[in-house]
Amino acid sequence: MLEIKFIRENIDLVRTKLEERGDAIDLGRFVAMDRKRRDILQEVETLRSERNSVSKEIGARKKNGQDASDIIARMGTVSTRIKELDDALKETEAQLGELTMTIPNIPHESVVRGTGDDDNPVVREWGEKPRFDFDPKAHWDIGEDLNILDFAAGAKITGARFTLYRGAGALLERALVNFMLDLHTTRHGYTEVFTPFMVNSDSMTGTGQLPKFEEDLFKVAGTDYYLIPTAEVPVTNIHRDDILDEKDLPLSYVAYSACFRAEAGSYGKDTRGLIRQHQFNKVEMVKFTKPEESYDQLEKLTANAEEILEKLGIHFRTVSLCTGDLGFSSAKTYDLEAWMPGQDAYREISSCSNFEAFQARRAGIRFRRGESGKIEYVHTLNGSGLAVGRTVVAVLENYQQKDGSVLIPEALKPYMNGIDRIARK
RNA sequence: GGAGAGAUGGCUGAGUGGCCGAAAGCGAUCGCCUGCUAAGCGAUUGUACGCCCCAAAAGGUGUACCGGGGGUUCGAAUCCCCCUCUCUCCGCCA
Repeated sequence: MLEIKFIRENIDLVRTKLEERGDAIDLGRFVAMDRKRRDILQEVETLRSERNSVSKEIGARKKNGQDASDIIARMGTVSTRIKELDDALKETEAQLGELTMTIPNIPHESVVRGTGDDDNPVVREWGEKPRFDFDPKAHWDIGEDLNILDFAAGAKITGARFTLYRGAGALLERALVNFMLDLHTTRHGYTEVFTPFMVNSDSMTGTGQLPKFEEDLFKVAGTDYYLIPTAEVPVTNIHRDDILDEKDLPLSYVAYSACFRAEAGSYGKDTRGLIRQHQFNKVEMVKFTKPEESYDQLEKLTANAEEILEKLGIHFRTVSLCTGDLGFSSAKTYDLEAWMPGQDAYREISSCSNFEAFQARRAGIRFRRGESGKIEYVHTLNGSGLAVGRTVVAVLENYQQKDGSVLIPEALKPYMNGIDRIARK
């Protein structure tokens, strides 16, 4: 959410920036609603002020045994009018709020203009594509041949886009989770948290999933609860409506969670394999920072995610999303794309974003400056560190051998109970 | 699932219709005092929104907020209704 005052005072800038994102928002309607709200507010507050002072006089008169019936009658009509205006105000504020909630964030000045992922500049590459003296297989074939991924069982138990991991496959998933968490907590200074996997609608609104993206979520029938699409939601909402101490910033959290996404609108896309699942595991990093240091922290957070891939020895590139490819809440995003030989493609494995104060405003997350005592919104950031299922894909496809087995990356061996190669039994 | 108790400012805790944005204490900040520390004295100590002023900040002013929502009343922290959460006991349960 952008600050209403900011939109009001920078209407042309906002319009231009939203056009760069490819978003058509009716800012004329915003201006009209905002004007209407303030007009009503002024009138109702004037009446309330009158009522307050007259009510005091009524009290004073009654105390002295004087008659007050004349002004009581007059205030009766004033109160009726206040009630009418209150209703109108509530209606207007609800509409204005709804409109404001659907306006996306403004891209940072360093974000290049573009319309889609073809325009995303590559800012870094690490490693190189592995060479195979055979035709590398896709992970779904590797996984099924090794009997560690069972897509049919997942489909039977639940449905499409659910997968059963078995034996060394299940262990690999768990090993990656622990490897990532350990690196971020012991080397990168993150505090591990473990959160609920369902959250209420206030939390979803705070991070921007609601009200605009409800169709992407799974809702628990008969409740106000939703399955989280990412740990970003519960972790960011840890501090909803908090006023933090400046000396505690930046706060850095890391959380493992299962993630649930409805994937509405992606029918027919990535239907095979682990790439696009309704349920997947992710290790997520979240930071709360002072405004002036959030972009430094974005670089650090991105580097923290990159280090996982480096330690695993997986070739990747880092792209900076252009204005047209940026997510709703984000001011700037780096995507890490891991090389997947079985698919002959780079695939997104992490997304690291600075939301600036966009989420903090929605969620009421602020901090007090030590010097001035002033209260300001924090900046929130998050990034996958990493998407675990896709990391399994990357390991299987990059470390596959001619005989169909898969070597375990050196960094992962301490987590694999002595297994250094997954082979067909 | 059943029965009961509770939710007030950074914290503790008073407050059953007007004098309450809210006593008192604690904490915090600033100042004074004191060889240092401790103690003591004084002042300050919420947030949001609107309007005025303004380049901006500061300032002035109004309104709202005592878990959330609705109602009664000229007037609600206080009375009534609904909801949420917390705690205690019983039942059930991984």
